[in-house]
Amino acid sequence: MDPSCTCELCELKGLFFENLEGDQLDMICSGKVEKEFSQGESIIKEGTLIKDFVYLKSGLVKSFRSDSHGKEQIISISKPFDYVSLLSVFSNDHYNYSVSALEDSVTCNIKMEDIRSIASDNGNLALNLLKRMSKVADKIILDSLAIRTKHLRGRVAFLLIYFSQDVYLSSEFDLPLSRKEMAEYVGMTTENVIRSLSEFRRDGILKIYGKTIHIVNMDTLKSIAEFG
Amino acid sequence: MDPSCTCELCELKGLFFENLEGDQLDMICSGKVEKEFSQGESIIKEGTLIKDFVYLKSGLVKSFRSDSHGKEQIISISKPFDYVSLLSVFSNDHYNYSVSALEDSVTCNIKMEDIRSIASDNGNLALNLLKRMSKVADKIILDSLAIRTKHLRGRVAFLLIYFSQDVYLSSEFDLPLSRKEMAEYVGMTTENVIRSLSEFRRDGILKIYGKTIHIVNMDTLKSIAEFG
DNA sequence: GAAACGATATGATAATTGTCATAATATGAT
DNA sequence: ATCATATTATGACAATTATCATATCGTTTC
Repeated sequence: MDPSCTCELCELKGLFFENLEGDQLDMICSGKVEKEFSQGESIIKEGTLIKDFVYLKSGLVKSFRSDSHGKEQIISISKPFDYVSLLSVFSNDHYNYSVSALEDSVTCNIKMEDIRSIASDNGNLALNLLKRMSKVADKIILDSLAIRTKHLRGRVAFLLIYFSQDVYLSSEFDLPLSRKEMAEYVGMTTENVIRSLSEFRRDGILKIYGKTIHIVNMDTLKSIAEFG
Repeated sequence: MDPSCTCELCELKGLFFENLEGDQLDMICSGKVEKEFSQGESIIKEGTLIKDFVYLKSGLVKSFRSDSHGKEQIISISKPFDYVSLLSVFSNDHYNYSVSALEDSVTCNIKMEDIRSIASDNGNLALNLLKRMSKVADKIILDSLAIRTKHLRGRVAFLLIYFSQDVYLSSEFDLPLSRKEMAEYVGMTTENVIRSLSEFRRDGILKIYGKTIHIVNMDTLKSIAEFG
């Protein structure tokens, strides 16, 4: 918990609250709670009552769900600017999804009733929320369709490229997911994810040191992700 | 186009506009355009400029997208109360998806600028939109996860049960999708969808007369959808 | 340090799905 | 009505993926 956290200085203020003034901003700021989570900790539990509107200030999280056979399915992986509670907060009483921290993370939590009460007075805030949710939903749906068209190797390549280009901005990075979690995200078995990684290593596309991945041949990896 | 269509009498008014009064309601009503589409007609084209907020008054539509190899993927099938343009309308200039009519359909189109201008004055309308979009996004995401866990036969069973229980409320109905479209929705090949249907017929679960499906053994079909 | 456990890794084999060929039926256009 | 075309249908075979067995490595626990 950062005691110096003030909404006025928050770099994420513009995400939702840029057009809030005086009383409304005060209401959000005095009511907000910042929470820290270590890697692996649970942030939101599926089935739980929705009390807060949550967004991510820093870190990396996964949203997931248990299927009817008890297996977990990862729905999305999100960085600060693209995580907004989850979509169900405006239509449901209980979370449809769980969220947990893939890296040490900080969230800012605001009571749903405060958000609702302010949004009903301030249409611009509400439009801003609509815009954000719309973006998040679009990303989840488009990514899931993109993954669906690919074979195993393409799915794994897609994931590696995402981490390299969208999250860590480097060709070398530590995977924030276990092989099992990668499998839960791309919808395949753990064994086959491992096999794909091994193949990429044998083909000289990657170097792998445990969780550390070094993408040696990005062009080939990209063409595999496109379908090769 | 129904000349007698008036917002005051519209049964879908409560969907978004229940808390609109005088001027704002007039603005929507005088600006709205009702459009009719015959079965198979295109309602929205991917890549097109978003001008209108569109909702479905009657009929049945599919939302879909072309993947990188030109194949179409069906994202969702929607009835009047669960279709709300598509999610991207508040975050994008251009449609990410196409929409076309599976049955004769009627839409009500309202200019995006009118929606935005009213929502910025009227937070309750905006909250209503948030609620609707949240529901639509949730449904798409949860359905897609549900389908992902199933094998071919389970996916086809899932679709048939959807039509029977959510759309036509009968154990006998005319499929609004071709076998090819069913395949585009469940993410499998046309041949395999056909094979599943034939198997269900051979096993006495269905009777099939072209597009007409009669579900004879709903219990077995449900257990296949669950994973049998 | 040893034991126990989970994660990573690989191979053999089975199950599932896709591809290609082919044919019958239905649909629409002239 | 007839032809052209798309849809539905089925089979044989190939490709892809899952399952199961087993082994190694690393971490945690005692």
